Amino acid sequence: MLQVSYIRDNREQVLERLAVKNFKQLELVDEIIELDEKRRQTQNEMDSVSAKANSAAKQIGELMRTGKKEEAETIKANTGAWKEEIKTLGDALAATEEELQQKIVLLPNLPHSSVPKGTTPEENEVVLEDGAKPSLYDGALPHWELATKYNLIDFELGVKITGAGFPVYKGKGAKLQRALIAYFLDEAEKAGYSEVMLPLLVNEASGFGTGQLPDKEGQMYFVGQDNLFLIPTAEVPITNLYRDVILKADELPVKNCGYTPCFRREAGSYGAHVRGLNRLHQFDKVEIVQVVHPDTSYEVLEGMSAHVQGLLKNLGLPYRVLRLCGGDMGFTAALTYDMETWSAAQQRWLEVSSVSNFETFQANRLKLRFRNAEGKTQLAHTLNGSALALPRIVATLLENNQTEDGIKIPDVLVPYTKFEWIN
RNA sequence: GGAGAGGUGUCUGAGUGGUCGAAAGAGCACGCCUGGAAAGUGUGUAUACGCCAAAAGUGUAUCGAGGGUUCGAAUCCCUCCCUCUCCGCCA
Repeated sequence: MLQVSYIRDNREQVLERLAVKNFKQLELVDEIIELDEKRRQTQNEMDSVSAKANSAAKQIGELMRTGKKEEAETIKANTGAWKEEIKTLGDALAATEEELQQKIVLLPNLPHSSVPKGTTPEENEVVLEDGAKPSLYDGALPHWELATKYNLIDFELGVKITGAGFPVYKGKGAKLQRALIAYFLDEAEKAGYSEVMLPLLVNEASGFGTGQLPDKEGQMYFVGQDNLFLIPTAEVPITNLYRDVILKADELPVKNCGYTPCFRREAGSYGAHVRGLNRLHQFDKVEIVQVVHPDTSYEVLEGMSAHVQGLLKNLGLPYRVLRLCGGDMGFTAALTYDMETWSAAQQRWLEVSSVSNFETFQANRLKLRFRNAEGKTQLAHTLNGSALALPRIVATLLENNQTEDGIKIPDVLVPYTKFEWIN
């Protein structure tokens, strides 16, 4: 959520930045400024009437105590009108604030100055590409066929007990999941992130805090009986750990990592692009989150990107890094890097991580502040990234590492899997 | 799920209608004291929004949340949420 005071003081810039994000309802900006004007005026009026009423009440108390009952009664006579006025102004203020809130939550975050213009994924900027794309032997298979061939994943069983998009991992397939999770967590810990294990259901306030609500509730599974949402990513519970918190300056940066399953409803496309592990309703992911001083957030973003790239390198996967264009970026992000791995059997790039700086956009919703050098409270910057999401890593590993003798497990994972080959 | 108790500032905790944004203590910050520290001592120590160019200042709101009674609510009433104790159920 953008800050009203910022919009008020930087109208032109806000309009220009929103356009980069391909945001259409630009008229909202002026409506918000106008509503804010109205809000301040109303509050001003209400405050001054309340001040009158408060001092009258104080006077009455004084008079009652000194036994001047009649004088007290005289003053009392005036208070009725004020009371009514306060009520009217209060209702108006609440209505204006409500209206303002409803509009301001519709504005996406402003993109960073380095974000390229553009509306489609094709316009994302390739920042770098690393690792050689493997050439596979004749008869190499896509991962969903490898999964069946080696009895690693049973998609049909998942359909039977739940539905499409809920795979059942078996045998070495299940162990590979566990190994990746443990490896990713260990690497995060080495990089200074402290691990948390979290609730998988969150309340409405948490959904609002990180920007899933309002508006995007369709992407989350909802437990109506208890008014709870299944988390679409660990970002939600981890970041909300710091909702309504004022951190001391020396508590920054906050670095947390966590493994959770993630649940996404994602009504979406069909065909080969969603086959196998390419798109799921439930998947596993290790997430890294930081809360930092605003001066350092872009430096930190590069560090998080480097961390993710390090994982991909260690796993021996060819990857590339994209700087997302305005139109392809999420609602809450100011700058996002996507990491994609090259899936050799599918002959296409698969997104395996997304690392973003949200600047104060989430912090403003969360009321996540820190005490700055002047001792005043200031909104912190939040960042997060997948490090990493499992399914497409598994897909790429299976496909890229297949040989006629089986699938080779990357060296760094062997201590975790305790096996070197799937065959 | 049933019965009871309770939710006050960073913490402990006082406060049952006005003098309460809130006693006291602890903690923390700064100063004095000290060779240095401890002890002692002094001062300060919530957040948000508004007014003000800004600092200073000042107005308003906030004692779990929302509503009500009243000239006036931390204090009384209603609803909800949460915590604790006992019982029940349960991995």
